[in-house]
Amino acid sequence: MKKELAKQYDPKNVEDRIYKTWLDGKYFHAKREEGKETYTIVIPPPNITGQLHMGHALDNTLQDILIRWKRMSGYDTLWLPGTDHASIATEAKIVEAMRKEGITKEDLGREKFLERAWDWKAQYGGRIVEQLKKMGSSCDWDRERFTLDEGCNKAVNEVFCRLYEKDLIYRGNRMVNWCPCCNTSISDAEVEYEEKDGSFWHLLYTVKETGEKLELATTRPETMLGDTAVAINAEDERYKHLHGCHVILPLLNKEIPIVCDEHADMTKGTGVVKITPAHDPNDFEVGKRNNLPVVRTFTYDGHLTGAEDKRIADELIKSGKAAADEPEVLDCGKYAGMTTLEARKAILEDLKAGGYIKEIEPLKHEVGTCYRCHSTIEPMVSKQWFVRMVPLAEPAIESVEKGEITFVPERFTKNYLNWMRGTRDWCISRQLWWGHRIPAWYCEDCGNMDVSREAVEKCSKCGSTNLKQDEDTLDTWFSSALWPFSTLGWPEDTEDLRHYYPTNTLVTGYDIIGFWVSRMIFSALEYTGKPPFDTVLIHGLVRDAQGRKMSKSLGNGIDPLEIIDTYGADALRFALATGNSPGNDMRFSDEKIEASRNFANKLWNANRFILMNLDDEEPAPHIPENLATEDKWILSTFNNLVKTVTNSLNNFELGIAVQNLYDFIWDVFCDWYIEIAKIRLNGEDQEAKKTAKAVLVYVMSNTLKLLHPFMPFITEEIWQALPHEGETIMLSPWCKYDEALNFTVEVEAMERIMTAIKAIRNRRAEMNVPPSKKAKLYIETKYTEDFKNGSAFFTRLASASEVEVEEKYDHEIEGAVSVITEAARIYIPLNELVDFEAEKARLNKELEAVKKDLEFVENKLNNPGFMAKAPEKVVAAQRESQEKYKAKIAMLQESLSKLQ
RNA sequence: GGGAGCAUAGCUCAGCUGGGAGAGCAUCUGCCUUACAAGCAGAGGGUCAUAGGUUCGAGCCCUAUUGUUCCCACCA
Repeated sequence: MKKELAKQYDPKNVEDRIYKTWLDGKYFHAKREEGKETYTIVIPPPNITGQLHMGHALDNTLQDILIRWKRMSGYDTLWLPGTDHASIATEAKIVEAMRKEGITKEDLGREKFLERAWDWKAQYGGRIVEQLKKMGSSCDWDRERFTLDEGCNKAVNEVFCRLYEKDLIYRGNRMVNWCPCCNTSISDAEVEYEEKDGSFWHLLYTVKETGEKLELATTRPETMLGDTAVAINAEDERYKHLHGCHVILPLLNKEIPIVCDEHADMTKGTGVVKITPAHDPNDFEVGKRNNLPVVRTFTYDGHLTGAEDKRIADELIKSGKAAADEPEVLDCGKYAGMTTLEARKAILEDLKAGGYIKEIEPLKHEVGTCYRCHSTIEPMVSKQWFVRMVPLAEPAIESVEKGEITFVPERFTKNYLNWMRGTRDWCISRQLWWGHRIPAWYCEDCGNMDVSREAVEKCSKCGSTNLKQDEDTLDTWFSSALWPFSTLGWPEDTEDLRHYYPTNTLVTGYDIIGFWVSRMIFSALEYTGKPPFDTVLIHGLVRDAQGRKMSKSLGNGIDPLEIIDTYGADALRFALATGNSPGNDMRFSDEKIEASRNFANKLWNANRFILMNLDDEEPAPHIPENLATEDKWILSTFNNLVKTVTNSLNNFELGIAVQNLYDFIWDVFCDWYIEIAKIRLNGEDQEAKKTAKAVLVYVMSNTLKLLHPFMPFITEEIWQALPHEGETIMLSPWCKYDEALNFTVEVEAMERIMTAIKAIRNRRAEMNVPPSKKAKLYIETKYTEDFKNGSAFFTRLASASEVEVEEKYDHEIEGAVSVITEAARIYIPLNELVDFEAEKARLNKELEAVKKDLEFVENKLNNPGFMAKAPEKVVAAQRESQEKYKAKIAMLQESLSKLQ
């Protein structure tokens, strides 16, 4: 048992070794134990493209704290890990890598591309998992899943087909957000708005019938080739004479109608709006209302359409295979092939040359950008798959309103409800290859579409075998939405699903409530009939020391792995848990991680001290007989700690729990109890020595348990070194609050002594008395027994050479200063160091302060309102303070009178 | 345009359902007291953004204002 331990804790010697013993012991594995209550967390699956960043570190620290605590509390716990295939992000990375080799997706073809993608996953997908292990995450790795694995694919197909059969999924030409860089549609949720500088171009279109010039403004002149109308408001007096007229579209010299539509707002600009149904979401609606043709002028990769694009589209329409709502395509002639930006320049030049521009007005406006690549989004009509949201959102709203799912903190409920209520149909198809392919097959002969869980061999309508599966894949979030149950085996009725579903706590950041949380909720309700979890614990962002978002472009990201390397995973976890309150952002700084590292070190050294004093054959932790006052005090204090920590965890106040542990371990256990215990440890009384050792071990060992969820490695290492029962702290039972350990009398006695010690120290420091100068203490108190018992404490902790305790001194103590607390007057004869004038002044000052305190409580006690309405407990506390102040005042006055 | 958060010590932040404001870091003073100098003991430092209100009592609840951050929204 007696080992030589380093003075400083070195996590590198500990963490990997301990993690391995946990894995070998299969402690993380959920065993479906009958009769035990379950507690389940599914991990927010990190992207396989990702490297562990501070967001993951925080998210997983919180989850691991919860799961370890519940596991120790006797639950059958499952923390289910896995990764996300992240279709856009991963595909972009692979395409990028291929570009360096000079090949494109098309060169390879779909099959070969997917082979590459899976290779890529095999190579990099495990990276983040290894990093999670470095954090100490106690996930059940035997149950690790991947959003694109076979089981998830089965769940995805099942869901897709069910929704299709219920007409909750449909395919159609709708306005979608097109990212010309990623070359795919994205959902509304994936569009981020950024403020950019732009201009209002005021254009002049000529009215055919009257020859007058109509002024209208636009921020996107490059769309004008696709204009199929201009709109005015029917009520607008300025333009009543133009109803039924036409304008000549500049550059194309094409005649387009003037239509009346509510979209045209009389109060804005000139009240005239150009209508481009193919490239603006509002205009698309206007077009539908007014039966306007939809003319597409952009290709899907962000260029202006040309003759070839038009030919393909025309052929499709002619062949009858295109749907009725298929848009026309324009041959943009000289602009064909230009990017939208180039086209804007060219078109503006030509408009200017033709005198069609009245003025240019600078403007700041919000422009939609792609959340992945931040290219400007082109709104575009395109044929896509959509989920009808309104019928699905309804139960999801209701479930949260009924309280089946709680958000912590509560304010995010509103956030969720707003998102859910405002959501429009979800565009789920992506023009990507890496992902779940849409389970729809088209007959090349008759154009019929079959949607099916299994591959379709034969057209259900004409029997043809000439079928082609939909080229598109599904939005990554479509499979993430099923994560809480697809990972447990759904749609199969598996043991795991029955046992661990619904899950309990979902831990995630507020930034993906819309993307993910809300979609899991409506999905779970629709397919499993149950909410996916009961609580959503929301955390904030981890920012840098200056409060900035960590980002690649700023280069201010802090790498958690580097932190683990220099400070240890426990310190990282502790730093992330400390001061963290649900839903709020936090800053991460060197100071914080150093403080955490220092705390780990403190704990390490406390243990080093205990081990130093233990014999080889030490019994397991227990509460011994013959407890001393200080033992009862520390046991009581510890007992209260159990209560506060457990309560805090129950309320998801992890930051408070960790603060309480820090204070107890450092300020209470180390700075007071260990110091006091040294008296008996260094003494001759063997029985007392044994008792002290036992209490040290008991309190330390149990405190380690409370700390274990936060700092799993160091607590395991120390716990193992101490006498213990069981093979791992991970599975040792969580401490319970025990009424029998409340020793109020001893706690009060200790507090009186500690207050006195602090007062003496304070006094000596004020007078610049070095600790090496010892002095005899004369203590005058009515608690003579307590102070006599505690006299060794004063020798050890208050530089006393010896201690004398009397109820009352009737003789004067020569050359002494007096230190007065509510319970005692302590004379310290410091002789030559004492300045009696200063002493008088100090006592007077103190007297005034206490008198003020007394006045304060007496004001309350004399206030009829307070006496009538304040709770009894509060009144009693005030009375108690009153007595204490009175006693202190009496003693101060007495000391002063002696100095006269 | 709608919604939400934040404003507390020099800095970074806690403060649970309202009962005289706390921590870490920084600063100052004194200590190598044999677990720990990544430490020990002590000190200074706050009109809890501003103005009203509710209450016996407000950092906490209500209203308004200011500053700041974020989310949502199709303003041509």
